[in-house]
Amino acid sequence: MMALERHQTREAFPLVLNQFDSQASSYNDNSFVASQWSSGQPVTTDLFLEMNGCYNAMEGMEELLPTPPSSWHPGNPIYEAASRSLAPVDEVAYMRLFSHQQQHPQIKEHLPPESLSFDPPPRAIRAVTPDPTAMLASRFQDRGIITTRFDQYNEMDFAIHTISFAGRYDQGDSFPLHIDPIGLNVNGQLEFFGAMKEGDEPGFKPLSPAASSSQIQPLARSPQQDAIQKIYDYIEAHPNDPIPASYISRELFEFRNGLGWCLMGDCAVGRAAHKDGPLSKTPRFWGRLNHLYDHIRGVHFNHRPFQCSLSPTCQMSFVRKDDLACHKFRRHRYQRFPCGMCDNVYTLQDNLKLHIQCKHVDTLISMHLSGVLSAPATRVHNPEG
DNA sequence: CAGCAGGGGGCGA
DNA sequence: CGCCCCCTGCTGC
Repeated sequence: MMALERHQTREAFPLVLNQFDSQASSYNDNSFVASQWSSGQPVTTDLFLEMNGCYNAMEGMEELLPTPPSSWHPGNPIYEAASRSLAPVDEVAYMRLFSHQQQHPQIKEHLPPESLSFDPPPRAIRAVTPDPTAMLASRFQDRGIITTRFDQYNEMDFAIHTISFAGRYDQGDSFPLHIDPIGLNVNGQLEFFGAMKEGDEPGFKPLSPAASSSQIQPLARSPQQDAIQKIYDYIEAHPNDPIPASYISRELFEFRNGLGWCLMGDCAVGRAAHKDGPLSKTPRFWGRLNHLYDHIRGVHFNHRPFQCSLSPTCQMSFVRKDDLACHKFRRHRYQRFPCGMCDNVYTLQDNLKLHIQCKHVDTLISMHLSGVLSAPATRVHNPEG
């Protein structure tokens, strides 16, 4: 194999795409290989996975194809997407990967299950705590007659990503009914993909910003990815502001007939499990949109813009304003005493009483005489007023 | 006890 | 609809 830079291969040699077969040794029905050919021999070969309309490039397959196939042609959208992916990228990183692939050629086989019990294949990825395969197993272990198995592909020491698939097998079947990519291991950090929403065909929607990293660049970004990226951009630009509801777009949740549910991450997995059959995880519903927004802000983005400033040693921050208020009261015994007759607010009740005696004594007397006097309002929480 | 998160009333644009 | 505020229950330490 010639060591060419990517832009050289792209310019010099034609791109050929062939769909990977669906035999037991293949990856899956939605995978295909993009190769660039010179004199009948491929010079670069990339594996692509089509996932719910997104094409993820899994770089560096060393396996050479016997003959240039012709099932994909220029003009085909997948061809175009793959062709764009072969545009020049980080040449240094690519050459490192290229040389690594030459020294350590790898191709993974699809291993059909030997039994219906969950039995993950041996894995050789870098140490991850907790083990992502075990975490995936715990999410899908109760599927009734459908057995879930996690097959690991494209494990590369150099790089960067390992994708976990949940294949579903019927009783006695050796081959999966279908395969959902549901997890992604990026640099040892496990990310999950939401599986599907109601009405979707089996597939997945990438949910993590990791999926849009430069190392795993989906060739066609999903609307959900765009929405998530937009929120991350907002958080970066406004770290001290809560995520506006207008940023939490319909790609991230559904709200129908007075009930809403989250389409992100674990929630979407639970939703999909609920739809598919026996519950492995109960989906959560929300009756009010603002609580759903709070959930997405806190659980899926962990954005905590409300920081406690009452003590230099207190580093607590909160997703919600009222949680910060509660914290201030409970931890710091901090509260505010607003005057019911003007806008002044005091941190000590004595100061409030003093203020009322000095500034509002006339009002107090008239209220007392008219019989409408009541105690000044005091607020327990709500220190922000 | 403290943090977290959902329920619900209310207000204003 | 978006937001604020308060209430409440759960959970982990």
